[in-house]
Amino acid sequence: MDNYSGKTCSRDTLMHIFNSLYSHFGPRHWWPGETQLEVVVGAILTQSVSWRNVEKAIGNLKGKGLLCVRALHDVPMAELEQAVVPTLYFRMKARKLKAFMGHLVNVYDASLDSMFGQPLASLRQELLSIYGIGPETADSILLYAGNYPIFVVDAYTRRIFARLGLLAETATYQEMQHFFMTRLTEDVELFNEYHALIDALGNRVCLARKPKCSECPLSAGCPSRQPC
DNA sequence: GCCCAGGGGGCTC
DNA sequence: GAGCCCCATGGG
Repeated sequence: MDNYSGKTCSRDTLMHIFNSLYSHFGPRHWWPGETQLEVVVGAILTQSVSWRNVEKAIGNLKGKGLLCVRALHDVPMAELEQAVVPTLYFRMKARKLKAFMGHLVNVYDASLDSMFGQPLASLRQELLSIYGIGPETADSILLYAGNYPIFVVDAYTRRIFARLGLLAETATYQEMQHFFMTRLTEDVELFNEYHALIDALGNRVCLARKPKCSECPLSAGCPSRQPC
């Protein structure tokens, strides 16, 4: 059973929310990365940090010619740490990038195409076994770099849908993901855009110092009538 | 100057 | 398995 706050929620309700967000924000063209590897690197670096800082770090990596699997695998740790300083916990982030690249080199001969040739369920388990890859990072990699049909949820998803009375504040990652995936049609484009739109809304109303409910495209349907 | 943050690991109980 | 602390910077 879903961990939501008792209010029924149909596919139509979720699609109505999606359409409202899409009308307001337009297509988000996610993920903001030029290559599959850039998406993977971004997914790891964006943990607990805003995208602006990730862009600085990816710029540093590009500037040093490090944005390829072999280079990231071979570069000295200290140099990698220096490049990702803007992304918070830079020593941890460098370790995580090294762990992922080590796995890619050892298991897939550095080929992301080979990795993304694996079935979704087993690849997800495999990714979760790599140091530094938790559920959200694994699913971001699978959806946005691998084009697998898996719905990515995050803290914004919980905050926004709890505010709407559709999810419990205490919903776990798995419960939130189940909530969406059992209601929505399995569709990579829809999953891609939906998460990106939740992010856009989250950035607008969850991070604002003094959020105004009237600026939220969902305000008319917000039962709490309070800022998200 | 203070507070908090889009996540994950590791430890304790 | 839940709860807590750690990582360590930058922006509001």
